[in-house]
Amino acid sequence: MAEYNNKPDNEGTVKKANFIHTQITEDLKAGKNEKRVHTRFPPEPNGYLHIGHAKSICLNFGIAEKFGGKTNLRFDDTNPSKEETEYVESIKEDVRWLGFDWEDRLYFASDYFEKLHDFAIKLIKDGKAYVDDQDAETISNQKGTPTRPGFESPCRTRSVEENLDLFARMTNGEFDEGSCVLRAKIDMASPNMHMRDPIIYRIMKAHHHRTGDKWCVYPMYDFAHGQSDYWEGITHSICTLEFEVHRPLYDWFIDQLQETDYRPRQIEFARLNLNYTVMSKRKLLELVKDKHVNGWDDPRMPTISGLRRRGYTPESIRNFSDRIGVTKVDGVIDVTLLEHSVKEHLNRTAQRVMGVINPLKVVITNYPENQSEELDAVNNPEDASMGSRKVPFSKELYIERDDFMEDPPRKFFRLGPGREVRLRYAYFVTCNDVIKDANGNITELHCTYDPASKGGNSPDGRKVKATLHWVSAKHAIKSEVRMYDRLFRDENPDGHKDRDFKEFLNPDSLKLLNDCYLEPFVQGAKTLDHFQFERLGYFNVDPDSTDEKPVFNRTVQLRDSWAKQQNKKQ
RNA sequence: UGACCUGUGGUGUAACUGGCAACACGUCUGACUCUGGAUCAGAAGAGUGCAGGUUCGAGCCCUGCCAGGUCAACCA
Repeated sequence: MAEYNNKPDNEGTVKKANFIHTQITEDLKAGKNEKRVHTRFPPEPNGYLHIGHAKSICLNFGIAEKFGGKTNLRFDDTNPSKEETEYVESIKEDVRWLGFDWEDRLYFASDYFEKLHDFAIKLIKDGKAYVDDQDAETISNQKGTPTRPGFESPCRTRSVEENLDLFARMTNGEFDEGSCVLRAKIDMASPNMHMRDPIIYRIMKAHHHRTGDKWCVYPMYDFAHGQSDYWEGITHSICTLEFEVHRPLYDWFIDQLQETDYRPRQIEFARLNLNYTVMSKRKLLELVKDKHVNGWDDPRMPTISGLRRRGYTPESIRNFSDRIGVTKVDGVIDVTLLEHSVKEHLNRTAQRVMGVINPLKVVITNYPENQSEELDAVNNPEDASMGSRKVPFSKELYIERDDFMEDPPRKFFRLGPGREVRLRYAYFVTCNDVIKDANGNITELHCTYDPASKGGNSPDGRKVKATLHWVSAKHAIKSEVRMYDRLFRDENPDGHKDRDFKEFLNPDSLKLLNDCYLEPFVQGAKTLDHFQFERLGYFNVDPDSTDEKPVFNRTVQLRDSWAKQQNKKQ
């Protein structure tokens, strides 16, 4: 089991105790629930999981890990009109990929439809539930408003027998959708809207992804969730802040159920907000449906599948979750913190490779025509155990266009006419000629190399100010590279009144580069393999890759002090 | 005009039953370097929403304000 409590874990980070941990510790101290800790992650299968869910997953499974308890995966599938099997599968995959295991405890709220139905009948018999056949608008009006109490429905006094009969007929499908509902009889004058005789069953003649056409009535969230917790023996039911006002109702149902000392407890925390993106499933679905992105796993999406495809690692997402903490304050996390988390992980683990994304041809004029040689290159300077590899060198090379300036400013350390730089792991080269086409565009550079500097150092101790990455033209693997930027230009795209969040989509969030050259080492890399393209950033293999055309996604760029200086000037 | 919740450096979190506000990211210096990466060293930056009160002493306790959020789906 991992050690928490402010001790560094094996990834070198510190996992802090949060307020939920504190409360659980107190419950344990008080001897509640026979000192068991059992949590659950309860997604509704109506969309793909996103980074906000990852926070919840890490929290719930993390608690089980910390307290020696268990975590169930439970699908909250009480609304057949929105839920699909596709989502169930993607969610399972994402939770597993994040590194968590629900073992044999995979449940569905729909597992409890029978029990829930029985429980509803019990409430009717106890005089605590009734069928209301007024229309939705009438019921809604009777509910009052947050500042004004509601008043009682005329159906509230129906006899137990009549309620039983009506509910049975609802269940049998004798009534149309919307014609009546089952309500709990609580308190229409409660200051808490959720206690004003909440609807607990509605008629829906929809096909359910698991129970098929068996049911014509489906329980509402409030009537299913706490009960599911109870039947599964959950001790701590952790959910987001908006359910805070539901807690009295959660407790009310548990009161009706409770037979022993065992009792689940709902605790709320603030959901994750990230800037420059949207997090609601509805909006993410809209982006997918309207093709603003290429599916739920588009690398620009904040979905777990999107982040995975983008090149994020489970470790980095778990670390991110630990770093942001858990509180009841709802704030906004800077995406750069997420980015920092991957960079930190990938820096330690990613294979280094050279790749030129915006090629500029370089001819080494004093290098023999048909010669080539292999030079040693370190695979990861952070991890000697990753060893080294050979990189081919020859007369014609590509370097990055940005690494050359015809009229360089003083602070620009890279290549310019007459300047000498180092080609990483290779030689010192000096630029002698700049070749241009008829329009004045630079088409290639003529350089000479210093044979004595083989490997990257000159025996005379000469220093150069820059080291460039490069690729041998005839050995290079041509590939496509997809450069991603934030999906939205605005920090808080859905925070504008009267303006649709889609107005803030970043038109430059995806740039396809088709003329990229990578060193042969990447040949045969598998989907999702990570690399650092030296000096550029971290990249991974996209599933769209083929043998003929490898495709790489840029996960994040490396810190770029030069670019930063330039930005400051503007 | 209700109920519930929240309010600590730019951002996110911390501060055991009250004891001179800590950490991370970011920012800025400098060192080192065959990645202008990474790393290392250092600096700036809040006096804890506001006003009172209790106390030798309050971010932590009390009172009153202010600000923000949530709640009126037969969604979850």
